Amino acid sequence: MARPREFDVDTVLERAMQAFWAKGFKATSLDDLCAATGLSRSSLYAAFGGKRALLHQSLSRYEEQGIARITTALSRPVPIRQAVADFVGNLIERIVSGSGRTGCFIGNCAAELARQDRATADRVRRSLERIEAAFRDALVRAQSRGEIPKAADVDAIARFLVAGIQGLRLVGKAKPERATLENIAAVMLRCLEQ
Amino acid sequence: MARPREFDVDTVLERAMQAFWAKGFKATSLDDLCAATGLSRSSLYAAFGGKRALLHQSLSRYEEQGIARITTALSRPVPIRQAVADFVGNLIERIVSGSGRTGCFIGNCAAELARQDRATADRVRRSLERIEAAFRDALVRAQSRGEIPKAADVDAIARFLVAGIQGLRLVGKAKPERATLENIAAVMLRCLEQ
DNA sequence: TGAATTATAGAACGATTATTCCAGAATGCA
DNA sequence: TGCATTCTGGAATAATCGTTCTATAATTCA
Repeated sequence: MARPREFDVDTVLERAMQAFWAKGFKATSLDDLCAATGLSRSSLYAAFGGKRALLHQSLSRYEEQGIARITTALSRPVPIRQAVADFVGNLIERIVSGSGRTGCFIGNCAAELARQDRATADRVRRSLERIEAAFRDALVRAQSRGEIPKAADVDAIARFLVAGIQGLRLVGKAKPERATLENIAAVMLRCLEQ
Repeated sequence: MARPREFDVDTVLERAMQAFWAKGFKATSLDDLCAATGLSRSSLYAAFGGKRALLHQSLSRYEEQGIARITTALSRPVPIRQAVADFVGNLIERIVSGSGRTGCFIGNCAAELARQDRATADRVRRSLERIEAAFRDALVRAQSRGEIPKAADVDAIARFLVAGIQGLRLVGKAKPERATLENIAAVMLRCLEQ
């Protein structure tokens, strides 16, 4: 052990994630990352390995936050339909009132990098599968409570919710208007009604 | 009038579009575009104005092709549910058997550029609205034929279909597997069942 | 046929890119 | 206190970026 780090890895990672999320991978330069984190290039490289490695660690961080958010939302003691509706409603609120046009970091990476960067594509895939699993678990619990018919295909519904939310957030990037997004959400949530 | 062009603007635009579609805007260099089109830099600049202008013209081309495809699919003399189901089925077929992981060019541009490039974001927005209108028109016609309840909110359904298809194609980029995509489509199409 | 005009290929340009390197500062341990 | 170790800022690097420029080729019109 010698000279200790002058920064907190966690807050640096959070800021790097915000930068990548806002601008995308290629459009975020190392100067951007240095400015966002307050670190110098050498510190960033020593701590995280490089731009791509930093993206992957940012993605992991985002994934954990997202999973936590979903799990919390779906664990509330309310019917699953209301829990999902509230979750989507919150999402819309953040899209229309927040800084807007950020979309989902995972979805952004899928759109930008899936074709050329297999490692990132696999990470995205695993993230989507974890989100899908979080929805499925909640649906299974709701099914055992009798809120959803025994015959319902919860796997398919979970996958649909993942895709629907990605679609909602993508449309929200180009058209962050409440009316549009609430239309989408209203029809989407009807898939839980039968 | 003097020396005529040695290339066909339309085929060059098609190839440029394919390049942007496959790699994204920032990741497609002018060398890539020259290689894809067979033109030199000066010819590309003289004919199209620059990289961004070329992207916009590529987007317009893609939009026209997409609108034509949707309009054709939804004008077939079959019930709207079947027409939409066939359209989505075709989409899945192209995702899983095609070169894969390309996604929707419009959606890709939304994800990559909506935050930073307002002009492109507005183009994307208008494209999505045109696609939405194509679905809505078909839904209205189906409604007048009695295939959809008079009380149904066809605006909302059209918007949902746009978002749902974007979500399907985004998930297809990271996870181009038939079972997953067919699950999503099956639940998605249920919005037309009531 | 010659002058005017446009298209072409490729070099040149400055700006920006991600990464590496280097000198110096700061700490832990003996 | 001094040595070893690690971190830090910033310069250096080579590659690549989008755009512009230049010289030449190809065409139309008179």
